[in-house]
Amino acid sequence: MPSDKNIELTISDGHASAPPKAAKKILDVAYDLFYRRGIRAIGVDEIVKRAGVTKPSLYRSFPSKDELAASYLRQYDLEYWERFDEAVAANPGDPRAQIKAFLTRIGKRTQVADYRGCGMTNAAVEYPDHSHPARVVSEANKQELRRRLRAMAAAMGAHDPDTLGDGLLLLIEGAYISGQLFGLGGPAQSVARNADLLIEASLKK
Amino acid sequence: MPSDKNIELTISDGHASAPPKAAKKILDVAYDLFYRRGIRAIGVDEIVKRAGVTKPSLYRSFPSKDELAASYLRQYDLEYWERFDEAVAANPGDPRAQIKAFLTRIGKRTQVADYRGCGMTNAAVEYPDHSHPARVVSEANKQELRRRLRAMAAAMGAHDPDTLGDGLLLLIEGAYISGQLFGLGGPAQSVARNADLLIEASLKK
DNA sequence: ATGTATACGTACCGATCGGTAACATTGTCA
DNA sequence: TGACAATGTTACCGATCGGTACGTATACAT
Repeated sequence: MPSDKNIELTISDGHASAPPKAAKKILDVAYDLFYRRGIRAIGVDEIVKRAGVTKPSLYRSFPSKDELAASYLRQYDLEYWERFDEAVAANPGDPRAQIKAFLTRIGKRTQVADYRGCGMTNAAVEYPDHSHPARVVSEANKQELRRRLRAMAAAMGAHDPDTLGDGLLLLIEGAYISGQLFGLGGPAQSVARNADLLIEASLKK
Repeated sequence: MPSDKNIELTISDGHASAPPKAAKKILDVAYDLFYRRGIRAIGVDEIVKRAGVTKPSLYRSFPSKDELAASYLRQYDLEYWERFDEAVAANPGDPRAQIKAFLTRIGKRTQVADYRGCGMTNAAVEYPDHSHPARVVSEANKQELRRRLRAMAAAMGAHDPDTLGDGLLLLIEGAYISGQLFGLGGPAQSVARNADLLIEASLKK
């Protein structure tokens, strides 16, 4: 079983000088480059160069570039739900406020120069093939997002929770994309306002 | 001046047998491959092979692959506004119905297997660099879309036309993306319904 | 028939792509 | 000290990338 080729990000144990694993440096650099400039646009040579390691090191920790891309997205997934759960935890028992907090945060993130949208969404655009390792991770992330949004719409007491949940997802994806298409002052800055209008119109009267 | 390297799609003049220009065949094939599988994913070799021409023929009609990609998007732009104007012309003087018709059409198009979203949006994701020839075309298309949607929101008598116009753009972009992320039965099928809810909630009372 | 211009094909370029073989060096722990 | 695992080094692979030098074929006008 080749399970020792998986990546475990062991946290520094504080004990003496634990040599920072090559795998972590590689994944960190790949994360940054893949997200900012796209997966197809980045070659493995640039990754190892910027990480200060060599190519064999990369292929000892990751079976292929495609799997490295999938690992990047798995890391992205973790941080994504961290941010999501922060917005949820900040507004306990109030799904409408939770959504508003999450979307306000997205709206703000889109209003910076060179905003690059959602790494999951971008990866799916880069790899139309549903069997690509990176796309598998991306699709699972989006399915989970849809599930949560529909559940929250139901908890809000929406007249048609699935439609509202899907509507919120459309607004979110639209914000990711238009955030990187238009620069500052683009449509994405209004995502929270529009979502709230849509929610208001979707609640049981 | 190298203006003779531009592309003019001369329509068959009906006069005798006008040899179907190589440039047209190349652009047709490139259009299909770039849209379905992505620009970065397709090499010029595959384009010329499928078009039944040779590489020098491509580079006689197009100065570079990047410019061929831009030409593909210019063609896409033409057809995009044709579809848009059809929805407008079908509902004269009724911007709300025009939007609804356009979004219903988008919603339907998303509900086919292997739907690939909007070629403009996808190109912008593939090329984050704002100076890339393909991205320039893409951004201009989106700016025009935003302009039209805001104008239509104003014509509907929206309380805040810019916000509603931008909200509609977010829903549209969300439909393009989620249409290719989720297969059949995805959130994009509800884009027209959600747009109508948003419009209803945004009109002056 | 011959000149001229345009369209096309063969063959090739250097660079980069993702990926690997074989071996040397290092640090850790027993 | 010895053993082991991780990383480094150098050099390489075949394939594909975007792009081009250069010769050839065809059409038309004179």
